[in-house]
Amino acid sequence: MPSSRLIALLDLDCFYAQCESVRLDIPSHLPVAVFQWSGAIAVNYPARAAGIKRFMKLEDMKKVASDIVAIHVEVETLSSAFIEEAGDEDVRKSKYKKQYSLTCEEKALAFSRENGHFPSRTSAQANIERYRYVSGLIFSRLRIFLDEVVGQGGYKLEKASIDELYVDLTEYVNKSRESTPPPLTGKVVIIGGDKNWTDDAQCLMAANLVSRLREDIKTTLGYTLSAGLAINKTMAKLAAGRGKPDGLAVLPRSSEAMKVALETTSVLEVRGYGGKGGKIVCENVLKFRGYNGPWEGDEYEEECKKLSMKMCGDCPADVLGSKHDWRLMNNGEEGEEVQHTKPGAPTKSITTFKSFVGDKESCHRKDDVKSKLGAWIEMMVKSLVRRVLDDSKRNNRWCKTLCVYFCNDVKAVKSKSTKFPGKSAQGKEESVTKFFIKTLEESTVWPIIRVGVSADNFFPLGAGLGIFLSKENEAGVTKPTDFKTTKVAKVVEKSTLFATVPPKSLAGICWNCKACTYENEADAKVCEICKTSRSVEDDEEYAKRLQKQFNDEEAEGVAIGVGVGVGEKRKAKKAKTVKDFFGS
DNA sequence: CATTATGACGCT
DNA sequence: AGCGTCAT
Repeated sequence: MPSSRLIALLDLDCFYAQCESVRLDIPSHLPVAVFQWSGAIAVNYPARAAGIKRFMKLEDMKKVASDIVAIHVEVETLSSAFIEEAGDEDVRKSKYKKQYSLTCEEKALAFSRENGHFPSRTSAQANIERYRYVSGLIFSRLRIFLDEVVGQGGYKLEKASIDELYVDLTEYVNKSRESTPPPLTGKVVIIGGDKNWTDDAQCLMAANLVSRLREDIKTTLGYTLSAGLAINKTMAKLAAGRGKPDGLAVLPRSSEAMKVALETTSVLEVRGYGGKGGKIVCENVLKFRGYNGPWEGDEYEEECKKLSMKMCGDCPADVLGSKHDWRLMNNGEEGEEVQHTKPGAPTKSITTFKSFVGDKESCHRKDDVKSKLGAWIEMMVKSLVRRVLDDSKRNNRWCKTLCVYFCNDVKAVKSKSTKFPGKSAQGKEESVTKFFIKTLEESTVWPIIRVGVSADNFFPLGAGLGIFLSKENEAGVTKPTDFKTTKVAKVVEKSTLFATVPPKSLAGICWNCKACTYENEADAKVCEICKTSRSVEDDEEYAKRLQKQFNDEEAEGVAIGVGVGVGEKRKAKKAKTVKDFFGS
């Protein structure tokens, strides 16, 4: 049997709609749509069956499903926004906990109050915190289940979005000695219809685990999810699509099954090929196959859709386009190494946006910025700072960069960034607001119909082994007491931040100074920062720590990030064609 | 057809 | 640093 990886992609079914169904106890047969202003952003399966789609308006839905349940996402209104104390995460946690544990009467009341009643977008901002909360619950539960059943370190979990994650089960199936796994429960789809797929005991074991996991989430928290199981992330994601809703789709590790999958999947369905990149690939492959046009219109679109992964893979690499286009193609086929994450994995950026429709709200000139957007800006800044503070409490980190976005066209977003105020800085909100307003006032693009602000570039706040920072840095981290101020002062001129946890690229090739924690070059005899001589103890302690860090990482996953795109690792490895990669 | 709010990441 | 692409 192949020694390839086994990756599962788990995807919560129509997540926001499910959240609302659970919160308000909506009967499962009813069509449900979650709205953001006039358009739906999530629809459940009964609604989809009636032909209801994303962005559809309520009136149009009623034409095909008169019993449609229409729930609007939570909003913060300009008048009542943010009564809670900034940074008091517990308050908000219990707020959402309450939202999801209403009594029957309260649910009925909330349902009748909310169903079909939409807030006004001219005085409110959409807020999806309610769903982030459930996402956190589910991710935590998944972690508990996997720790129990697979064991800590026996799997790798990667958060891909608020409602999606990858689980690498390769190690689990390789180690485990379970002889006859219990039968699979729930809906199972075998791609390619391979009757003998169960001969692959490891694959069967993984499939069994995933089906138990789905069961667990269903019984403990009441949410259904779809899953795909395959040899890499790309194929797992594709498989999951076939399992929807509430099912598991397995792509067996046989060349026959893979052939079927490649033949029956349009290249445009592959993650990463839905846009311009996919179009370029299609164009080139069509040319290669002797297609002579037309190169636009319905007929052309149809031709593109008909291009399977196999057809693309059968092309010589140079046919697929420029180096850039081929890289996209290659990455899509290859999938990606799984990165470690932890439950509630920290995002790499925290963003808040607000769009304005209609001339009344538009901001046409510099003078409009304060008068028309002032209140919005204040609200968004409050929201952002609050989320950054909550994040800081949870993840013990702070952000370096503040970025303001604005545009007069949803497709071309302008941005301007600056330094984010330090954690202990006074008047954070005021300084962010000031930059926000100044940036908009300097805009060369009018009218401004959409504005946003984000925080990113996070760094750890003295986690684990501690860090030290320059005086100039306003991050407000309490200085560790175990090194001398004078030595830190020396560092200050040189750099702004040193972490005592070395980057992976340095692991094993540097030594850690006990006196000031600086990571020195491997061959340095004296600490570059504090000039302390290197000792035998330094070496030993460092070796131990590296080992510990390695173990912890395996067990817990320490990397911050979700990595759904092109990673460094993958640039090194280039499969020439789809065939080369899959070996079929 | 585009539509919202929110992410990740690539290119220069 | 700023903008473009892709996803949902």
